[in-house]
Amino acid sequence: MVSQRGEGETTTTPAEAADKERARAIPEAAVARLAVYLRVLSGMAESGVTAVSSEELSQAAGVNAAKLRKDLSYIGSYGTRGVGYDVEVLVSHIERILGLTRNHSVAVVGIGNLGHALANYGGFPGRGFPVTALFDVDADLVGIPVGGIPVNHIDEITEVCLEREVSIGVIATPPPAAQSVCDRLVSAGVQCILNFAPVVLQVPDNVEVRKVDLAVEMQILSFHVARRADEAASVSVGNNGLGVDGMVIRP
Amino acid sequence: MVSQRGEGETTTTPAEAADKERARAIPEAAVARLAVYLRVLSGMAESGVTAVSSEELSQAAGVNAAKLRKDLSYIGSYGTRGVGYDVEVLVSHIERILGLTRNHSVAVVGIGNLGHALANYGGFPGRGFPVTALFDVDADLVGIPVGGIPVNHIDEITEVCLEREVSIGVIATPPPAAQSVCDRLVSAGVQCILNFAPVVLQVPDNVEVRKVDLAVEMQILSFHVARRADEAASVSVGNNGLGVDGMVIRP
DNA sequence: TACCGCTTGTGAACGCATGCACAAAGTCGG
DNA sequence: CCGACTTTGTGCATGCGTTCACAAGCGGTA
Ligand SMILES: NC(=O)c1ccc[n+]([C@@H]2O[C@H](COP(=O)([O-])OP(=O)(O)OC[C@H]3O[C@@H](n4cnc5c(N)ncnc54)[C@H](O)[C@@H]3O)[C@@H](O)[C@H]2O)c1
Ligand SMILES: NC(=O)c1ccc[n+]([C@@H]2O[C@H](COP(=O)([O-])OP(=O)(O)OC[C@H]3O[C@@H](n4cnc5c(N)ncnc54)[C@H](O)[C@@H]3O)[C@@H](O)[C@H]2O)c1
Repeated sequence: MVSQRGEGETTTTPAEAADKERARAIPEAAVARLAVYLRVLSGMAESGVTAVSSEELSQAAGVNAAKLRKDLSYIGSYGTRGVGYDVEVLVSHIERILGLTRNHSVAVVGIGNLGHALANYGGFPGRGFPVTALFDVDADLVGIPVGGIPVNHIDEITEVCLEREVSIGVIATPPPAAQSVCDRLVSAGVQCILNFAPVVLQVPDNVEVRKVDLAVEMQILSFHVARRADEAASVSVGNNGLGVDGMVIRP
Repeated sequence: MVSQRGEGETTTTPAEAADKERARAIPEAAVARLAVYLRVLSGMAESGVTAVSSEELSQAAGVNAAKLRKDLSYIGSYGTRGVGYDVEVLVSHIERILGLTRNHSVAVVGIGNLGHALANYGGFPGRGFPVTALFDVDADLVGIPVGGIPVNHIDEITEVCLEREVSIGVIATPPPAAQSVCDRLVSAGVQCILNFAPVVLQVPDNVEVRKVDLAVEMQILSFHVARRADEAASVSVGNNGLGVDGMVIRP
């Protein structure tokens, strides 16, 4: 497959257009890894590293080298055969694909245990995600600054979100309040939601939700210990451990 | 592929053995969803609901009904055709598969913003994950109870973890300390790690790591807004959206 | 008992993601 | 300028996960 450039059918520059077209086709799983590569690459850049091979980068990112190259190929061919990748170049292209060329203003709703931690966290602004608004229903919290930002009352959510052009809403309220908060964020024009409440949110098609469910994470870990314990038990009983589909190996 | 029953090669009861064998074959993605079904079912049980159909449950869990049934089929056939599932029965079987029949003691390392939130969170003990140990390197924190548990110094990690039979270690330290903390947890016999630090951890094969990376989550959201914006732009410019590999059209 | 309508459980097809293996494309030393 | 060596980019095969569609099975009803 030859990448055809210079067809000049669009009004944007050819390079940009190519990137935008590609973005459509990137697998979700690859996007998540690109974000990891970006972090690793940023670290390398700060340490003065200017070039990196797929082998090195894949090691640092904890993935297979072939997968890394495939992932990078989704965003274009920016490596030099026989040499590797230029760190700066890769950083800027990944940032462009991930939409990090502009800042994404974040609002946190529910300034309890978790909300406080998020508001105080310095890692978001540094990565292009400034926290610009905090909301809570508790009158005692309203007005008090957390991490430098004063807490607004939840009823002001629409005006404040519009005014500060919030693009990502973080839900850190108790579960019963989550859906209602979500609805209010959506009607305030927020199209991206990060949800910490253990609740399945209903949203319109044009809104993207990602959930972080710590209890689920722990249960997955629990499953793996249980499985391991079972395997150990089976082996000690004399099970030979051949797969369920029992293919015989070795011709 | 026929599931073979009654071979009677193990010493455990047939039902248990069947479950254990199945656990091996459950796709990772399905395990995560089973945890969600469990939460929804627990909620239903508390509300007095005793029976549920795959359609209802799938709606509540935010998934496709066919997928839900497939997921449940991985753990066995506990439904009644023409009727649905008994809530209690499903709950107990999912709990068994996920290894929730016993408690999993949790240790949190790094009692800063996030560590405090985790230690104070009431949702874990209630779901079979009691937090039994807290660690930090900061001498000012050591001895102070957080969420009812006194903070231990990180140097005591091995003894305390062994003594309290910690099975899950949560890393909430700054990134530079994460790998060293991880190593210490591993040498203390902890086989499951939940990592909040934006770092790729190196661990032996017998240790399971899951990471929660909020910056990555936000970047994925950012990608989606960017993609949507691009699509809108393409349409408004009149681009017909043919892919990069697109055949050239021309009458 | 025989039939009917409903819901489960699952075989089979499909589509996406992963990993392999190698040609293409570059660098570097002579 | 050439040939040896290195590393990328990707076609292809394989495996996993999702979705569809329907036979099997159960409860209710006449
Ligand atoms: N703290 C953790 O470590 C942790 C871990 C996993 C999940 N979670 C989840 O995160 C969420 C928050 O946890 P938390 O420990 O911070 O709880 P919390 O009770 O400490 O804080 C909740 C905050 O939300 C506010 N609130 C309640 N209703 C609201 C509404 N309608 N609008 C705006 N604000 C509202 C409350 O006033 C309170 O300040 C919960 O859903 C919890 O299940 C928390
Ligand atoms: N706070 C958040 O909302 C948030 C969000 C995303 C990611 N994170 C990540 O979670 C981690 C913790 O964040 P935080 O905001 O709680 O940081 P923090 O600085 O508030 O707390 C870190 C704690 O770890 C302790 N610590 C440092 N070195 C240690 C060591 N070797 N052993 C034991 N304890 C040690 C410190 O004393 C401090 O109490 C960081 O890696 C951060 O990137 C936090």
